[in-house]
Amino acid sequence: MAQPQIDSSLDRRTQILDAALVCFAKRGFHQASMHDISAEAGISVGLIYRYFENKDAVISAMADRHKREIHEVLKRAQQAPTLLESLEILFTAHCCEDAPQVVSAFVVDLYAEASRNPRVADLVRDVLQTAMDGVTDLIARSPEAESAAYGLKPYELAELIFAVSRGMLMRDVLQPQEMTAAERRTRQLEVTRRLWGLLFRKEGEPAYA
Amino acid sequence: MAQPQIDSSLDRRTQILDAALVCFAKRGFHQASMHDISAEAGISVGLIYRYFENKDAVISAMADRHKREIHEVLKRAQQAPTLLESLEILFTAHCCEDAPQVVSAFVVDLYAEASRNPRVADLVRDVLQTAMDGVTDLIARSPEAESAAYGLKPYELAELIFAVSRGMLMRDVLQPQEMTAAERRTRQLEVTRRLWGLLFRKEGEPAYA
DNA sequence: TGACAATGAATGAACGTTCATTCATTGTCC
DNA sequence: GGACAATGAATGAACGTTCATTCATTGTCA
Repeated sequence: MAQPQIDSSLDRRTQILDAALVCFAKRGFHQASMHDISAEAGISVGLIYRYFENKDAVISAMADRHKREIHEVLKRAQQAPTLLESLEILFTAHCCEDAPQVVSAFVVDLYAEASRNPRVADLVRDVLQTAMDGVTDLIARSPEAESAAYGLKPYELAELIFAVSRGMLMRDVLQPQEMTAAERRTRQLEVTRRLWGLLFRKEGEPAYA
Repeated sequence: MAQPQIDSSLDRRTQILDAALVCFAKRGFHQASMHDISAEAGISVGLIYRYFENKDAVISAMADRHKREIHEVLKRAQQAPTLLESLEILFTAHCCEDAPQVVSAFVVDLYAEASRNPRVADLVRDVLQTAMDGVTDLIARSPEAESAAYGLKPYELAELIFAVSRGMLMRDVLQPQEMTAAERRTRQLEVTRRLWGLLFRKEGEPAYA
């Protein structure tokens, strides 16, 4: 029945985490049951316990994976040719996935979990700090940001940028399910450009979009 | 022991909702049990069911109360003499409570719940729309906003403002528990003024704070 | 006023259900 | 056959919810 051999231990973990992401987004960390996850993954309940100590370990692993994904988004953003493009990457990272809205719901849930689980809080704080440092650096090095709006420091600009990013993510979970990833992307890009214009466009430069 | 007569039916509901707020913030909507809530309220489990049909009804009532509270915050914001003060009220509403951080955690949880419960989503969307309309109006009428940054429309400004507001709320749940309400307030005010300066300060005007 | 009846707020043990977790068993490959 | 992957029924704790019961308060009639 199962594909033997082909699934390495690492693939199994990935398979389980993929299923968990869907279930967590659909029902939340604590409402999603291990049976839900096993069904979504197409395996038995018991097998999950071969790869994860318990449910908390699944949640932690998901958080870890989220951390790695954010690091990759940051890396991509750092390689973009302009600051605007960097911001666009940061703001739309969560709508490019095959499953729109799933990622947003997961992240909001992650923050909710962080508010009462110190371990998760530490991890999320760490991710946020790394990302903010990266963007602060990006701004500091960027020629566009030389005339940074009203003398705000790069770090203060980064703080505003991430606040808007989180805020948009929260808004995204209110959108109806039917909205496609492309529509969400468009919405995000609009706000990104508006923000960029506000923060970095030089006086007299023409409006974007 | 109990104050007879004094507790009207309405007070009991309030008492239960107050306890629920604490429990929900501490453990989340679905991890907090009815027994937790009854213990926090200092009453028996069964009594909760005299005032609420079931647990979902408690959650809905909490969401309704949140709606009413937001409306009051909006009303206060509309009566402030300047736009900056309006924004300060909107951005710090959740740190004036006796229990700092509780409100932030609750709201993040509410959004998480909204991502999978259409009823809650409708309510939150409705609250958000009302508040945004109110602030859009506030901006449109405000003399400070005449020279609105880079020709952004009042509604677009409101969108940015609320994105930052939600983003800061999310950040708030990552703060360590020990942080006082006053400290949180200070943090919020800093960002509020930075945002206001960015959006509404006229060219050449001196920096605030 | 005092005796008694009626009320309904409040209790918490008990019920059925769901869930995370375990483990005896089965299947698969070398 | 031996080693390991995989199964899913079984377990027990925890949960939301119910309801028989208690008892302070209020109303009624002499």
